[in-house]
Amino acid sequence: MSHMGYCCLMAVDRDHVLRTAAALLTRKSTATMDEVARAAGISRATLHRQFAGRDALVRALEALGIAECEAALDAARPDEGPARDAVHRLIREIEPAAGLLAFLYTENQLFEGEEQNQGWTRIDERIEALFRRGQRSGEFRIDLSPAWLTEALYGLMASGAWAVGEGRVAPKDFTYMIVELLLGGALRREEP
Amino acid sequence: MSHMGYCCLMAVDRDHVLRTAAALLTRKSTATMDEVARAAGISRATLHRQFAGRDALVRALEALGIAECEAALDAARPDEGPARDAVHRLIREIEPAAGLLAFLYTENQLFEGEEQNQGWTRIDERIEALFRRGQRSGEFRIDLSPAWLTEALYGLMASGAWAVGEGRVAPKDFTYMIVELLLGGALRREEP
DNA sequence: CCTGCATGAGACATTGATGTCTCACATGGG
DNA sequence: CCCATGTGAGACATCAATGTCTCATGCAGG
Repeated sequence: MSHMGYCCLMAVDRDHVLRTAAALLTRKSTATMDEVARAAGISRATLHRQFAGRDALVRALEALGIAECEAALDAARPDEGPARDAVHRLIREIEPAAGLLAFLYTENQLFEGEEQNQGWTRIDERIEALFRRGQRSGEFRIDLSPAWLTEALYGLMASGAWAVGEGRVAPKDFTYMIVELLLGGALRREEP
Repeated sequence: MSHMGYCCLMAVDRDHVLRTAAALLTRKSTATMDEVARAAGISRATLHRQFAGRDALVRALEALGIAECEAALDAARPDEGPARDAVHRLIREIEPAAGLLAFLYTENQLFEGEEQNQGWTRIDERIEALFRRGQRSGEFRIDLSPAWLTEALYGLMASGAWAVGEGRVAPKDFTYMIVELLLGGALRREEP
């Protein structure tokens, strides 16, 4: 029967299109639907059959970004072990989605007062809880609010993704640089 | 003669329009020329007489951002005293322009391969030189490249401006949070 | 071989932003 | 008072992106 074939093929194509679109829109956030389609190797008509308009595409990208963030949070086990190790795991797990996240981070301003951001709210809460745990355990300083630390994590991820894309930093250093700066800061310390 | 009056009035209006446009575009980067005009309290026609199109407006905003960054760098005296104090002064001086910088930071991707970015190159070099000086003096760690520290500074500034705009952090904490995170990191230390 | 179906290509109308124009107003200087 | 100039309002054409449509093609399954 053709029903199963239809579903499976659409699913893999849909995911491929989303990945390609994310990669393109990360570099050029004003890319045309035609450019997105050509980058994915499909026609504009097919792109429109899968995503009814640019809005739907960005929404799907947002859903993908939320799903990847949740998956990264699950894989990072933010409640286990020292908080600093959990932050390290989180950034490592979230690295593959950094480009997509950077795009969504700058694009989210357009979705003011929408409903989907409750997904982001939940992610914010989980990350903030991680920082709060680190503060309670005495690992993290308490004069920087969890909300700001979360925001800074997003900003550093976006900067890192952008810097890697521009060739200013090596991709292999991505996680290290973000973790070290976010946790350790730029100042040189006596005791490591 | 009307020539002087023409110049002076245009100059102050132009600056006011730029400030308003910067504030608006920071919140809504896709704002229409009409919205920009109304936000500035002028008509679309007058806006068009001052800036021949959206492109010219963004270019002018970029020039303004570059000028403010240069001025902040000059005022911060990046070559004097401990590097960490110079970084603190730099962030404090650059704070009023943070919103504009955040907008340009996300918009700059559109100006790939243009000529104006040589202004940014010069600013990058000055900031990188500051971090390099801190590394040579032993104040800053050497495993984080000056390029990355500069990029991180931009990212934290953008995050801070965005967070303040969203009300997630208090405006008065802006400089402190950025300086402390960038230099000190999130980890709690024994010796301050 | 034949049929159904997804696709690609392209035409077409629509929409929104933009650039350009004209005209009336009002404000300030001669 | 009169005139010049900047301005606001609006009409209009333009242009690019978009959404929708049709049709031919290629391909897989029966």
